[in-house]
Amino acid sequence: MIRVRFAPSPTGFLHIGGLRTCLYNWLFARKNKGKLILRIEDTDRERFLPESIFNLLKTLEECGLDWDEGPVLSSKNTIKQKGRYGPYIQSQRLKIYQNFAKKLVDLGAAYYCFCSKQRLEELRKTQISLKIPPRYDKHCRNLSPEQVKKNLKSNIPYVIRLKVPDQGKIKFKDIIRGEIEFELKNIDDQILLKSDGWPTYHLASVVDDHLMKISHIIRGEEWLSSVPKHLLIYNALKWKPPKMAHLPLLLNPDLSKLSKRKGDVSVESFLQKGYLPEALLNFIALLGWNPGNDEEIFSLKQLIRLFSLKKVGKSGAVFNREKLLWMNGYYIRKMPIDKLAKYCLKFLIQEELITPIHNKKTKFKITATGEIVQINWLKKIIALEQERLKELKQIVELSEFFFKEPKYEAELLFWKKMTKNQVKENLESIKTEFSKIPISKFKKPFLEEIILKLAEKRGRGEVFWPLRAALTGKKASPPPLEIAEILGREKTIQRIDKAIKML
RNA sequence: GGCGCUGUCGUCUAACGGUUAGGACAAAUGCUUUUCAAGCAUUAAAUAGGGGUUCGACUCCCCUCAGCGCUACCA
Repeated sequence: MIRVRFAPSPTGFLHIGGLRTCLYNWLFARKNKGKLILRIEDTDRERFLPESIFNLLKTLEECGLDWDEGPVLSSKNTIKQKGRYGPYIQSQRLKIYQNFAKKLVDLGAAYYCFCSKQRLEELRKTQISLKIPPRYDKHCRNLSPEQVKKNLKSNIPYVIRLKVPDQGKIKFKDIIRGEIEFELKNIDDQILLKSDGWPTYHLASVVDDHLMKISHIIRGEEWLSSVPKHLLIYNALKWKPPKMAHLPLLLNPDLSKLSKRKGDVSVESFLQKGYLPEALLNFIALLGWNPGNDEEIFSLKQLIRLFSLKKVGKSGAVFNREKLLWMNGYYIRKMPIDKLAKYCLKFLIQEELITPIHNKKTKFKITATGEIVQINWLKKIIALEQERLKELKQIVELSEFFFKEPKYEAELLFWKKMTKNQVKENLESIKTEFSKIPISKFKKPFLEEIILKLAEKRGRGEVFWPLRAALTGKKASPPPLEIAEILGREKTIQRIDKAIKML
């Protein structure tokens, strides 16, 4: 049975790198009909942020990544847990880690250490100044049992450290990187249990991975160098270690490990700006993995079918925001209008361009004017902007002029080297012609007929540009006739009129 | 400093030891066009360096260099 886990620590928002790790675990589990376990690693009390657990669960759900065991959000916004190997929150498992730490001492694989933090710090400093590797000097390693007992009795704070053999090598096979070998003499006597009684990552994750019957550990490459320590623990306890796959790191443009210090990397904020979960997931799936051909647009279903750890690369991948932006735009362009509208309406409401009406799902109020409009009218606007959207949130700035009178300088109405009179005349003739059209025929084909006729004499740009500018107040926008049709005769003429008066 | 990992266009990447080293994003140019977007076409752009092995190396081996990760009572 394949069992994998995603084990974030709740210290803030879910990180884009965390999402990728989760995605690869999820894909591997789904592909192989295995289970994905979600485990919360909250053993660092100083960095712990309770809120972030809710956030994490919500964000993963929004992305469509589900898990088979672990904490879940219940309807009342409380956290429940599902699965037979729980609890899945490490702070609820303290006793377990403490017992195994003691067991490791009994087994002779670990030992009590009573060194003070100050001593450790001074030791480090001198080691660094002498240019020798900063490591624990094993001061407490050979304390007599009597001495240990005495110290414990007099309540001297202690930690439990791993007793790493002085000699020998430790070898293991990583699924992605192949054989890797470490000299034991280069490995520190890692602290397993801190003086506050809480375990470090190394102890807690080994214990949990075993108890939760994890078959494959798929995690970031930053863990590669602690594998020997973990293996030592597995061996001491006579446990079979899971298979391991260390994923290439996600990088900032300067090639350092992807971090929030160099730009926003929280999944939540991408979602808020209007990145589609499917685009985000598609994009990060390709950071370090590819199916071996030129295709790069994949649904989650296709990813499950194609995914393989063997196709995961070894080198770090820069998180390229431009390409993500492109891909998001691509997904937006391909999206059915109803689905797109649902997303965009949310932003229009949020930015108070429109206001929902109680008990009505298909009617909205334009906030600025109080006008009641149908959802179908809004859909026309959204459809018009669809191919221009890269982030969904941009619907607000792109479509604002439909909901409010545009503000702009008269200068904007001039196409190339037109004179004031030309602009004025052109707008006036458009106005007169448009006024003759009955409301029922105020549609693009009819408008086009008129405009094209005018353009024959006056020039295309000379007619289209001032009209477009008058309707939108923008340098760049969709074409004016589509806009006029949506705006309707009254508003169109009113805006043209206003432009004429500015001249 | 020590240990480990990695090295193909600016970025993400493809290439049974045999290809004019391919694709995508970004860039540039053109077409289309009132503007923007989209679309289409085109261009520029890479095997870190040096040694081997081989008829033949991006691919295998060695050295060098570079980048990154770890080196916490963080994860």
